[in-house]
Amino acid sequence: MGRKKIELKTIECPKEKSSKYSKRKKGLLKKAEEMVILCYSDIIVLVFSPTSKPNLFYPHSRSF
Amino acid sequence: MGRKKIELKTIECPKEKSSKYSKRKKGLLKKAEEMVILCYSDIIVLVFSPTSKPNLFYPHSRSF
DNA sequence: AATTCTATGATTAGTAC
DNA sequence: GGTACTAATCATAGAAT
Repeated sequence: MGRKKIELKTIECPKEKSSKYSKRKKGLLKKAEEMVILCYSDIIVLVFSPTSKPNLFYPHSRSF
Repeated sequence: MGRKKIELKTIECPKEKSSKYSKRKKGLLKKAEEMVILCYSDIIVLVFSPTSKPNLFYPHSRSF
């Protein structure tokens, strides 16, 4: 999706893996937020970092 | 992202909303799967349909 | 209500800072 | 660690089925 097509396999290089993780987490959460707004869907996304502490994204379009 | 740029607000037309929900759910889960593989990240995505029953996506790259 | 097609808008790989 | 650039790949809006 960028300069090159990448193979769908675990990135071994830690630096590269962190960088991709960070960018893709941002992208994933943006998509989730868009769905919440556009489709009035409730979504919960839990993303556990491969290297550090977990990140929680917990939006809701209506109260529980 | 398609033929036209769309405004980020709740889609009122039920037909249109279902169509977008279905497509975007698929896209969101694909992104999550890619992250699981590429970044060795554990991800849980819960998507609650605005109109029907909930959908669960629960992949994991290592055992809990 | 889910799927296909495809033009076009969105994401991101590689790089640099 | 994080952001910024941008070429190239990817996702999807609208329409049709």
